[in-house]
Amino acid sequence: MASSQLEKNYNPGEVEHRWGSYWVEHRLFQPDPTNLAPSFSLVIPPPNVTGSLHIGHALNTSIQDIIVRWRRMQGLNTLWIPGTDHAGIATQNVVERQLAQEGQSREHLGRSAFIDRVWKWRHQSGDTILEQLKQLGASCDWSRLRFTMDEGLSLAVREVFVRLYEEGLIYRGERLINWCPRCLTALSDIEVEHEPTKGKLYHIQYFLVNDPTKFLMVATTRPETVLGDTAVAVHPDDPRYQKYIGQKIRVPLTTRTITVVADPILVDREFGTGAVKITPAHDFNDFEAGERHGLPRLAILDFQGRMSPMGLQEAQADPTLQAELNFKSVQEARAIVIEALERQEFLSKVEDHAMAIGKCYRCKTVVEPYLSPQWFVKIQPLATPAIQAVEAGDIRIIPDGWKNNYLGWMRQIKDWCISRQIWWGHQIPAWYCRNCNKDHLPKTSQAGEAPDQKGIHSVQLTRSCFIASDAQPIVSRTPPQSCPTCGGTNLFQDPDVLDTWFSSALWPFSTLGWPENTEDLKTFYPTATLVTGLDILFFWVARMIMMGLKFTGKVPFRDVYIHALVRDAEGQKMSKSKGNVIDPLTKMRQYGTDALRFTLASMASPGRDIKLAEERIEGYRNFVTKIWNAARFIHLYADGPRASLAAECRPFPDRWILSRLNHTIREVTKAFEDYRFDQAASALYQFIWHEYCDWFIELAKPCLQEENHPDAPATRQTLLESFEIIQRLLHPVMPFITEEIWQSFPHEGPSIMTQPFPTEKAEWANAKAKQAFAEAEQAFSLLQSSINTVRTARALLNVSPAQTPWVYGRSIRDKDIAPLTALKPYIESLLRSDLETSTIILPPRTLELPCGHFYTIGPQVPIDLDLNQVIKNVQKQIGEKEKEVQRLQGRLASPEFREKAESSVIQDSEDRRAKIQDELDLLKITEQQLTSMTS
RNA sequence: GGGCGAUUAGCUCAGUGGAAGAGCGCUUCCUUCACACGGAAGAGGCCACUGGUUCGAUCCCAGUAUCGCCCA
Repeated sequence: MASSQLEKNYNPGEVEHRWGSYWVEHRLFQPDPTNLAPSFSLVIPPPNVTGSLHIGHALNTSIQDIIVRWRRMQGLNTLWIPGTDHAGIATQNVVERQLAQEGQSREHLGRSAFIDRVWKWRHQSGDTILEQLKQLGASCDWSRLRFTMDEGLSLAVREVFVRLYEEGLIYRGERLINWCPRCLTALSDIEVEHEPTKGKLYHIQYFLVNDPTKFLMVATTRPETVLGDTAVAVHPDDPRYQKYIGQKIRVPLTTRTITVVADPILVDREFGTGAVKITPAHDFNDFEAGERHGLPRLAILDFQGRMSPMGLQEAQADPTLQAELNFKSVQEARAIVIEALERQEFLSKVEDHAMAIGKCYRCKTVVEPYLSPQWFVKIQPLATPAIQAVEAGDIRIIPDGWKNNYLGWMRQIKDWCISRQIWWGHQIPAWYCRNCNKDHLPKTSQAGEAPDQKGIHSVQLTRSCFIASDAQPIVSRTPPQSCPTCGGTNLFQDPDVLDTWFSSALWPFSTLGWPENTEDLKTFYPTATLVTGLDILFFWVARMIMMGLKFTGKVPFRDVYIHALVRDAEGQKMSKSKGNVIDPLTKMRQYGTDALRFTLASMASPGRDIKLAEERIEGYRNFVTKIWNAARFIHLYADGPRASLAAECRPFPDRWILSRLNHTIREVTKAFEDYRFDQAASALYQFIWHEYCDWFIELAKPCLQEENHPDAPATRQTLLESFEIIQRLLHPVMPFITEEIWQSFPHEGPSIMTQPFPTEKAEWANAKAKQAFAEAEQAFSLLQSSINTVRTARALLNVSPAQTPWVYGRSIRDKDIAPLTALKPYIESLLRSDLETSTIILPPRTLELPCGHFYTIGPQVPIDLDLNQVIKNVQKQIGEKEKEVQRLQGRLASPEFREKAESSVIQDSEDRRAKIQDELDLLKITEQQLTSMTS
């Protein structure tokens, strides 16, 4: 028998493994070079090589795979490029930790040995996450796997760097940048996370030079930076302080004097004392204020975030204090400075103060603003077209709400610091001639440098931030042989590497072979859709748009779909430290990958975070099982003659299910087009479970199970045909079980994944079919209400079908009983009772319960049955209907409503009132009958 | 501090200017041969609050409260 083809229980693990390998072996994920249809391509947001699959990846990948499988089935020339990102700081940290365990360090190893070591690690375990994506079913073209440090992609990086440099869009300069004193590297603005912290506001007295009895009270959150002050600012319009502007004051704990300046931008009169100290070397706002007033920058912290002896000396700090402070951390220094301020009576008040503190997004160390020469991208010329592309709609951001977020950020974007003082990454293609830059190269004793511990000297030599900002770089695609200025050959390459996001910014075209004008680039660029989380909208998406427009002249993608963040059931962000992570691989093993994918799709409502509770996955696992069992059922009855009739000639249940199927095809397609995966999922769930399984299969049973039933060939055809379509409709969301089921039935072609995505068949969309479908839907509605009415009555009476072998149906209004009679066999089989229809007289003790508009139905009940529950139920319904009628009556009686409402609304209300009134009348008759039966 | 979003059934969430919906959970009944990861029936909601616009507001507008996110 055919049913033997499917096991009793669905075994997801085995099925997934089998089809997963099959798809790859048959190269079904690769675009067909003979396919002349329009292309449809995606690039995967490259996960870090250090990563392993978390639930966010699972969501991101599932959504992309749904889109890609759907478009591939639609016949488009589809390509989804996979790959990984070298993730500079993160990867370097991983390997450095390994070295530390071995008592080693990268400085001891040296640059080239260290990089070899990272590559070795990357080859060993860098592809873990890719294997996990495969398990999820991701239909990427694995033969086109890319890595941001591949030769081709590195070439693209150098090309972009050099071109931007030549156009003046990349420059090197000394700026205040975010510096992680643990990673010992610069960070871009967005690599700093701001965390609310309870800090303190210190009120410090700055005494006038001319009149040491008077002082200016300055409020600050960072008292240790007092030593680096080069001015104090007040608001020019502040009457309290106008007299001080231009006066000299003394910096506490030093012998230096500085000037009071007027600055309306920096100073908020309401905040603190209204007087602000300016430390241009250690605060971004102060840096800008310093520029405005031409103030010197006095750096008192070194690159490890420690008090610098040279800086302290330059600051003319009290010598005893200097000795105490040298090489102290910020925390230590703060305590010492506060103590000194207190002792010398400079400190007058300390208040609690809520503030935000910047931390390194990789290692959570407090970030220091640090003055150093770095490489920057001049961003404005790149940002302008990237803003226009989104404004003009060349790129759509979905959901639309994030568009303003993007535009807002882009409009206030600052130059992008792209140099990182680490080793793992794309080394900056710039060289320096030792001869021409004698005075600008790293010296062995830099300001603030510690005694040589932890290999500090060598650290310094490996960071371009110790190369003076006016050194002359030679920027070149390939290593230059000699210096173009002096012809000397003593050159060395800038030791820094580029921000990881610099290479990922090129991802949509570098993966396709740019700067070569490859066939892939011509065919698949621009890509169609980028699917990503909000957290990297700025890091990545914005930069891809800028770089794509700049270097290809085209947008890198037409749509950006931003999906939600997955949280735990309580709405908490998942994190390892909280221990609330839901591991997708575990869930896939427990419930099957299709169930997890369906769950994620069903929860992907736009603009809302996903709170993932395990019960949801379990619920959809049950759905998978339901589908499996439906397939087993169909196998049981698949054998036998089949007749493919025109839609309007098929039996009633067939016409109805085809109508519903058409409806579902439209709904799912529309939902996919709109990126409404939640709506697609719920349409599929509702249709498959509550229409196909609950009703169609039940209605089809009698003719399938009865030998030689006249409708059997037609219904068998509909059953199989529609189920096959269902598999294709469901395939993008649940690739594994649909493949397994599809393959278990007779089929053509190697895989369901290359079959066409369902569309409404022409022969089901012609006028005759539409008419037949509309009638079938109407008949079904009568059927359903008949069945429900009797079932409810039975439940209330607590009687089994055996106790009510007869059910009587009657037409009330017109004498036309035909529609109900036509449903006789279906009603009988679903109710497991005989149906007797009548126009007038019913046997005694027959319940006449209204169903549909003009009909009643009900079983004949035994004498001794208690009818009270049924009466109560009818009375409850009467109550509801009466309220409804009153409401409608009230509305219809209002002259204003009559006058102002749309005529269709008035008509609807009238029709509805009439219908409910009819139902109400019937219910009242029923109530009387029931009451008389009890008495 | 600025911007954005949310507030609908016990929970998680759809939704619409004119009849309050789903899934899960809950209650009752049922192991009848696709499925107990199942079937059947059912309970449960002043759609956050206060005003306004409207013939009519859960939906539009303003404000309030609570929560969340982003930016400073």
